[in-house]
Amino acid sequence: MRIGELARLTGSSVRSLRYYEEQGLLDSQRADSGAHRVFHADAVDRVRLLRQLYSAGLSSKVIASILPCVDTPSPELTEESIAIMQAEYARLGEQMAAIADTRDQLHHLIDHATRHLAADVDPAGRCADTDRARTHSDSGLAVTP
Amino acid sequence: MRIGELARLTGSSVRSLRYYEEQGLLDSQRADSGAHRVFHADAVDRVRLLRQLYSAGLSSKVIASILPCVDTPSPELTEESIAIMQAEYARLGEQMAAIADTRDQLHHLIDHATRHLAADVDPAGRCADTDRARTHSDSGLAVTP
DNA sequence: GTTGAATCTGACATTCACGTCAGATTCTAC
DNA sequence: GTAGAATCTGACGTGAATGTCAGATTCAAC
Repeated sequence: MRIGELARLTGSSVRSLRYYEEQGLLDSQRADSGAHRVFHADAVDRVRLLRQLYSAGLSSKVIASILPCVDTPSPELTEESIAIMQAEYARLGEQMAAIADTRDQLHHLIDHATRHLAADVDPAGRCADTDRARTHSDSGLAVTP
Repeated sequence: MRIGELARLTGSSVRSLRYYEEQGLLDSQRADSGAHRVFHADAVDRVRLLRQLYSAGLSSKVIASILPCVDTPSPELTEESIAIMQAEYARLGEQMAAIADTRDQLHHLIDHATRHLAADVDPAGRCADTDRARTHSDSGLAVTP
């Protein structure tokens, strides 16, 4: 399969795929003429994996350090690569907690806002300031109901 | 309080604080001479909030669209800003799921690697290839035990 | 064989959240 | 007042993951 099809199947851009290859995260053969990249069908899963890792916030370098543990029969399981994985594991845990927290607070805000909007909206589309005043010092996302 | 102290209290750089202000996310007065920024004590919480939102992956623009809902008595609760918050809420949910997934898979990898390392390590610090061969087509992070 | 689509390499552009540096001003301590 | 620390503005630098464009080549269809 060629790069265009791989891009379509994975929803990524051709440029990104070349970038992944350049970073050593994705490999390809060359067509007989040597002109075009040819990818194995497995590349689809590989690219999806890469995008998942990217979306979790891992960098190319970190991904490159993890991949050998994934797909070589005799992975370079150095203490260092394990340490990297453990650090990433911990980081992801913290990141999840932060996101969960933010998400909860966002939920409160949305709740508050929609109730506000439903109850009382002026023609300008803004919320009338009919309930308790919230001072500027009342910052932070928490909205006490 | 001046910018240096705010930086110390929040663990951020002076440069970052100026950047937040530039993006309209943090406000300050000016000292009588007009030369230095002066921040209210509330700014500490504000900056912590900003850093939490950043760490959850929100961009300055998105944060800017959310903040009015947080700290003005008559927030511009347009349908649009609510839609932004809902979109971010949904995005955070997906992101958490992706991260959780990645984290689990990382956990499997670490498990596998440490067991491997404990059982059989050669002097070069690599894992000997003593168990079942894993072909290249066996990509993906899942490690079946 | 010719046209048009796809692909190639290589390079420069972009966005974001900062880092860093220069040169000027202001504050704090003695 | 004077030295040294803190702050200011303004500008350019950075790193990561792409976007984009130019000019050349190659592939697929007619």
